[in-house]
Amino acid sequence: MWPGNQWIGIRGSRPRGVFANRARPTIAALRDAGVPSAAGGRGVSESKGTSGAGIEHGSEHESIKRLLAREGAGGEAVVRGWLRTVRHGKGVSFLDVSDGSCLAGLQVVANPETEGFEPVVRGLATGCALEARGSLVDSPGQGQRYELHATSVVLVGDAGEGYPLQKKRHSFEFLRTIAHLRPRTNTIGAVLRVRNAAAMAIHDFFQREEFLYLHTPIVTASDAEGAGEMFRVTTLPELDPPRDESGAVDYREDFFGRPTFLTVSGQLEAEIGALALSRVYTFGPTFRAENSNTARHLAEFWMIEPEAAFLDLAGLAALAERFLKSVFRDVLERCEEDMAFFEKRVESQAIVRMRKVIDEPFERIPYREAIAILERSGEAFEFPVRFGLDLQSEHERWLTEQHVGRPVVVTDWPASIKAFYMYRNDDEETVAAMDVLVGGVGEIIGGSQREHRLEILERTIRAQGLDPEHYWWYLDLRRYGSVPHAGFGLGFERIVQFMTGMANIRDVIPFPRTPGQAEF
RNA sequence: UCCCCGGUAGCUCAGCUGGUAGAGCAGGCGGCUGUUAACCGCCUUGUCGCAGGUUCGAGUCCUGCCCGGGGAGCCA
Repeated sequence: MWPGNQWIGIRGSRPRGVFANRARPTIAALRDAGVPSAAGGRGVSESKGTSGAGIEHGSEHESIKRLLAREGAGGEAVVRGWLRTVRHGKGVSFLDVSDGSCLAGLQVVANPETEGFEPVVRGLATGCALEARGSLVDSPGQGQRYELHATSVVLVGDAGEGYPLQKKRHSFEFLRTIAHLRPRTNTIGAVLRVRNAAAMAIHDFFQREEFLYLHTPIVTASDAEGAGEMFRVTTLPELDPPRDESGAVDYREDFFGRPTFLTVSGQLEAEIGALALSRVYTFGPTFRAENSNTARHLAEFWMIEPEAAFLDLAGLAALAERFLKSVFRDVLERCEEDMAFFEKRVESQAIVRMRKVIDEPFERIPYREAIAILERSGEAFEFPVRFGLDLQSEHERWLTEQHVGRPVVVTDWPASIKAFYMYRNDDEETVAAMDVLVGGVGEIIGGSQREHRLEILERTIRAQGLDPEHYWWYLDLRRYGSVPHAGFGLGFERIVQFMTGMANIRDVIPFPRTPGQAEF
């Protein structure tokens, strides 16, 4: 965050000296030494012919996913990837090669006829990068449709000693300490493919519904809704920053001439977009400097926030329902193999839960009614149920799992526990807010119709001890062509968690940031 | 931030009421096999998180700190 960006160095707590025991040769050094560069990839011209091993980078190449999707066996094939395991027999070696294009790897079969058999294949170890050429044939073995009978195997990048990933189950906790290698595991690889598919499904949905993708700012001067601690962005010197008359740090001297932060929400800006373009959505990084250490929180996460003009709470709930159904349906369809893996190995209910959201109509229950239902449920809840109190996770889950048995939208919450920008209902006591509850996790989406009436919004801002001056442009939107509008927000990682059944949110983002952790 | 649990070989862990460490996997060597978490035999590997303390003696007990996990709060 500081401008000088001095290199901090590697702390003592750094996990398992992955680089500690050997110098890292540069790409250039490797090239000089005649070693083909796996990472070179500047294009065909540079790598063509330079590889002593005969590898042509940048040439057309079929992923394992495509190879496995071939209509039938027969024909030449090239596999490029990383070795998961190797099994050596007397006159035969079996290499499980994976390239991340799909969960399955391809079994490469090598024998003494294979070029590179003695010098390369017999010395292969888990983790090395290789290229194998040969013919794709029907596999006589169990567990795979095709295999590659190799005519040649070339070592592209050796794995050296101490490669931490083994052909056995590792704890997610351990994998987090090697986040630079964990995408090579089945589970994290599957997570990242599902994550990718989900992101694309989200864009598809909104584009289909004529929402514009709006890029809201990362750096902001406004503390959107008082939503927790924010990260400060500054270029002032760490030591001896400029001071004002009162001795406080003088942010007039700072880069933006005022205190600035990383965004905690793009909602207020999304409203600007909605009141011009009718329907917009944001999908970007969001930051919270809360010291929360749980399986459901990150300091840096991705949030999705649609906002639409001429939309009321009922319309918003309908949008949220279409959204979840569409995204889940797409992911199940596009990630069949990965989802089957999660169901089998990670969370047996993963697909069932998604199906429930896709197939069942969502129930709508006003908060007031939800409280009444909970009160007469006879359940011994740990936390109290009373009008004016927020619903706890146990309440949410009982409502959706036990009482209704399908997703529930709880609407019209007490104003006292909701944010200033929510539309004040006629009863003066509640606001047009909603929470979408689903089985297994509870709240997955929160949103509201926004207060579009200037006087009421100003009054609420003051009542909550906020300064209307700070919201001048937000209030301007209510002065000039204000219309009813509504939007919701959801954490991207939370729905990836829901879909995959992964227990810890740190395992559904490639590079998790949590208090005390920003390695990688 | 609070509560609970944990930090022992590269990884996953065992080590009871204190007597200076062990298994499986990985790795090395050999064997065997169209194998697929392959199998069989032999072998190597530890500042027992860090710093103090109690004790003849501490992985084991005590204190502090660091780190991780689970739960809570906050939330997405």
